[in-house]
Amino acid sequence: MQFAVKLTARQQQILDLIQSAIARTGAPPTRAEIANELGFKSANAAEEHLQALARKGVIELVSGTSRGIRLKGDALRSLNETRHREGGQFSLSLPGMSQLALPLIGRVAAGSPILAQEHVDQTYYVENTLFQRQPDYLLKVRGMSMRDAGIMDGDLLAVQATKEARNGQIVVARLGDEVTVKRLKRNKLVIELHAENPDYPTIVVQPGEPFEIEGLAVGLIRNTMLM
Amino acid sequence: MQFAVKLTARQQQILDLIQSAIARTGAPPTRAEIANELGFKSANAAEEHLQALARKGVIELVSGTSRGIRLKGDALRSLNETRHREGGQFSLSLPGMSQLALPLIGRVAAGSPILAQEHVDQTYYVENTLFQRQPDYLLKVRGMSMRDAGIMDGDLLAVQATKEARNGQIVVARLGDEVTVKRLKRNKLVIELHAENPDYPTIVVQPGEPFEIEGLAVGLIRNTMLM
DNA sequence: TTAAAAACTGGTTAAAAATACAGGTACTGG
DNA sequence: CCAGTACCTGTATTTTTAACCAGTTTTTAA
Repeated sequence: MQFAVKLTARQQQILDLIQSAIARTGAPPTRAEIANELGFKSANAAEEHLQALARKGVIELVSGTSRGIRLKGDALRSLNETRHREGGQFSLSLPGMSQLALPLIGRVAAGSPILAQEHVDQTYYVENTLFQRQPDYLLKVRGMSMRDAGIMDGDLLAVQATKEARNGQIVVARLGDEVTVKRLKRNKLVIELHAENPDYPTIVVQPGEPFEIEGLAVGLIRNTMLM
Repeated sequence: MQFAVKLTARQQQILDLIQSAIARTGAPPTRAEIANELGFKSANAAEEHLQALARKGVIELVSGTSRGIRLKGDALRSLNETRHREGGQFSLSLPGMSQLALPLIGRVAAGSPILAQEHVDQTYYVENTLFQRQPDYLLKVRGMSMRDAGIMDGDLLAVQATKEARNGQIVVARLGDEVTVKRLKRNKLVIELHAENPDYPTIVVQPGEPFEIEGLAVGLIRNTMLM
């Protein structure tokens, strides 16, 4: 029987981060990357955590090499389990794996969450580096309200499920029961959703009205070009 | 596997080395390490091999990151098989996907064939059922001449390399040295190439003029939507 | 047979990354 | 209460690394 090495909560967090970085990118993180992900202002904080983990025998530090972090024993084993487990249905994140499973969302029923199972028509596999930010699903666009932004009826909008969006970005928004794709403009408290087609009105959301950003448009796929 | 990407013996050797480095150390090698292991006196030799592998879509190079080499497609799969054989417990089974290797063509130099090696920036893998007809390459669109068809500057047009196109379809055409994307209209002997933007003129090809259909637009990918 | 591509040498430069040092705060076991 | 440890900022320095440029030789394919 081995020693159950006791890690502090923070150290466990660091270890998890290393494992997830390897699973995601195929290589261990740098000190700066760790610091960045956990919000440290100094890479030295990461360095000290790594040394603590090394002292406890969970990892090994290869001196003088970039990304020279090696998982040892249990930590390595649990990485492989993670790999196995995450190979499930939706986001398939394997070591350096460049494939992304994107469920195609057809019509969103009023009131129900976008990623509800019943909305999924099928799943496409694309490379995760295809888009600048990693999308979570494809949304089939209805109507021509974003025509002048080059988003046409039937296009598949690659959407990252996030509530964070900057001014001027194209978002998937929910207004009460309705889900819509528009360009976001924010002025202090007033939120405007602009169509990119003069035939469609701009929606002004007053404070207090039911409104939520469901996702950010990160890309687009058109598979209906033939006539 | 559908697409057997053809590697030179040396390139295969480099790829093997990358795989073995990952299996051994847990991280991809640096240029210097590759050069060292293979006896190159300059790291640049390794760099060039890596770029060749990236162009062929076997790996992906993450710019500005140390050890930023990611295996793609088959290369990754065979690494995992290795892991499986060596490590025991870890097995990887992906949903039976047929992947398509699509070279991304950036700028086409005047007079040279589209699929010339020097035009290939990188290779993306997508599912072959994503588009209705199977594309052969992605062409990066320049300019706004097809704006009203929803094809914007910077978009990646999925093109099937064929000379067969029906009236009204969007084609990649070559007029002498120039390669252009337009909508095809044929009237008896006169061929017209219509821009989808009133600011751009329609090109009328007289019989005898140098003209060729290089391919048919079967789909579109936009990966630059964020601001 | 000739031009292009592959496969290198050799060097440079800027950025990325490791790592050390000098602090500071908060908690924890004795 | 006090030392030790965990946890962090901030700065600095050196090494590692990516990435570019200018060449040369060999191989390959029109």
